[in-house]
Amino acid sequence: MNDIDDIRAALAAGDLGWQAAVFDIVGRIPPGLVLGYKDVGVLLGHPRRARHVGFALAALPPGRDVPWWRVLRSDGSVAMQGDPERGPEQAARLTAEGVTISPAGRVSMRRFRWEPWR
DNA sequence: GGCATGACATTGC
DNA sequence: AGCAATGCCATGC
Repeated sequence: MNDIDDIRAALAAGDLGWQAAVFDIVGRIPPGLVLGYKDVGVLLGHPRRARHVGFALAALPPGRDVPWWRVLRSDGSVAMQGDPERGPEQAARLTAEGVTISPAGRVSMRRFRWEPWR
């Protein structure tokens, strides 16, 4: 049993809302590592709800202490690349933590993906 | 209930 | 590598 199992259990029991559960998981990603939207869903016991993970993060209030920039697409690309605000910000925050981003704007999941399940 | 929407994923070209 | 077509599933109208 670990923190993640507790969160998943709380979510399943209804003690924790979907959004709160997502924030909780994301908040546990170590600096310098990343996770895919799908991965967050898997950790919560809902492998088909990658889109809803994005939904939850989109509703994240600015100023909240949640490292949303450590969540990328499954192939390592930055989701908000088209956004003039958050796109560059996400890339900057990641590189500041030591995560290298290819010229194509993608992160090597092979090297930086957080794997708490192993 | 039907239909559109969305910080996604996978597959096929 | 890039793009389009599909599949997913909670939400809101």
